[in-house]
Amino acid sequence: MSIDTKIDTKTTPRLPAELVASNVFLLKRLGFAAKSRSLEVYEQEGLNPYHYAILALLDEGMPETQAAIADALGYDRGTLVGLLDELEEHGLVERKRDPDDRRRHLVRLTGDGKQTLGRLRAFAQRVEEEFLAPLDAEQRETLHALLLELAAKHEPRCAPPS
Amino acid sequence: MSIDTKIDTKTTPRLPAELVASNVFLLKRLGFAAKSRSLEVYEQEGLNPYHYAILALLDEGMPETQAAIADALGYDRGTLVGLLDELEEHGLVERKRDPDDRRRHLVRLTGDGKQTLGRLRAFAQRVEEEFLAPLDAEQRETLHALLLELAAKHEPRCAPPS
DNA sequence: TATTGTTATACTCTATAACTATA
DNA sequence: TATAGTTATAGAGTATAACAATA
Repeated sequence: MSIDTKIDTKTTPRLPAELVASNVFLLKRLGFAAKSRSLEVYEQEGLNPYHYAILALLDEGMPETQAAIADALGYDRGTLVGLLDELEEHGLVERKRDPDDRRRHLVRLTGDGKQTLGRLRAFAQRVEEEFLAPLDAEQRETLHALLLELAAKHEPRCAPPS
Repeated sequence: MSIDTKIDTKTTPRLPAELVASNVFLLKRLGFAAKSRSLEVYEQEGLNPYHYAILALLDEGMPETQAAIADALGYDRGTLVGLLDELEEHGLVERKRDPDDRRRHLVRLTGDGKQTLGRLRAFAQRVEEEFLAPLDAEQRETLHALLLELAAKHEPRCAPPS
C-alpha cells in the first residue's frame, strides 16, 4: 500500500466500497436526501410533501372519503386526520358529512386549495430539476423506467390502471 | 367519462399520476421500502444496516476513531456511541484508548465481528437480489450508474477516491 | 480554548389501540 | 356487530446541546 492511497482515504472520509456498490444502499441514501430536500422546499408554504400528495389526489377527481385518500396514498388513517386538519386550517380543503353515510367525510379542494396546488407543483418541479441536475433528459427517462419497474413490485399503488 | 374507468379508479386505489411521473417521488418511496426491508432482514442477527455499515468500514482498514467512523458514514456522533455500545455487547468490536491521544477511542473488529460481517454480507446480497428482482443484470448496471451520478452530488461520501 | 467521546433532552414519526357516531 | 373518523399513547429515530476528560 502506497502512502498516497493512505493519504487519500484519510483526508476524504469515504463510505465502504461494498455499500457504494449496492443499488439498495444508494436507493436508501438518495431517497432520504430527496425526502429531506422536499420537506425543506415545501416548508416555504407551511406545508409538506404529504399535503401536496393529498391535494394532487383530490384534484384528479371527485370528492373522496378519508379512508379512500389514506388507502390511495398509503397513509395511516390516524395520520391523515392531522394532515387534513392542517389543510383545512389553511382553507385548502373542506370536509363535509356524506349524506348517504353520515359516518363518512367527503373531502374536496377549495379554490384556494387549487391555487396552492399550482404553487406546490412548481416547487415539485424545482426539486425535480435540482435533484436530477446531473442527468440529461434521456438518462432521466431511463431512470424513471427502471424505478417504475421496481415500484410495480414494491409500491403497487404506482401500477398503471390495468 | 365512461363507467369502466370510474370503476377502475374506485376499485384500485392509485397514486396521483403526477407523483408516479416524478423520479424524486419514486426515489423517496423506493428508498423507504428498501430501508424497511433491510431493517427486517438484519434483525435476524439482532442488528441493523447501521451496524453492518460500521463493520464493513472497519473491515476495510486499520482501527478508526469514532469521529472518523461517524464522518465516513455520515452518522451523528452521539448516535454512533449507542451503535458501538451494541456492537461491543455482541462482542463484534473492541474499543481501546488511543495511547497517542487519550481522548480518542480506537475501534477495531474482533474475530466474531469478522464472522458476523460475513453473514451480514449474505443478508445484504439477499435483500439486493430480492429488491432488484424485476431487473436483469444489464438493467441493474444501468440503474447503478445513474444512481452513482446522483449520489456524487447528493452523497459526496460515495465519490470514488479521486 | 478546542476536541473526543458521552449523556441527557427534546422533537419528530410511526403504530397501536381505544373511543364516538353512525350503519 | 362492524365501519369511519378521531384521539391518546407509547415507541423508535433523530437532532441538539450540555458535560467530563484530555489536548
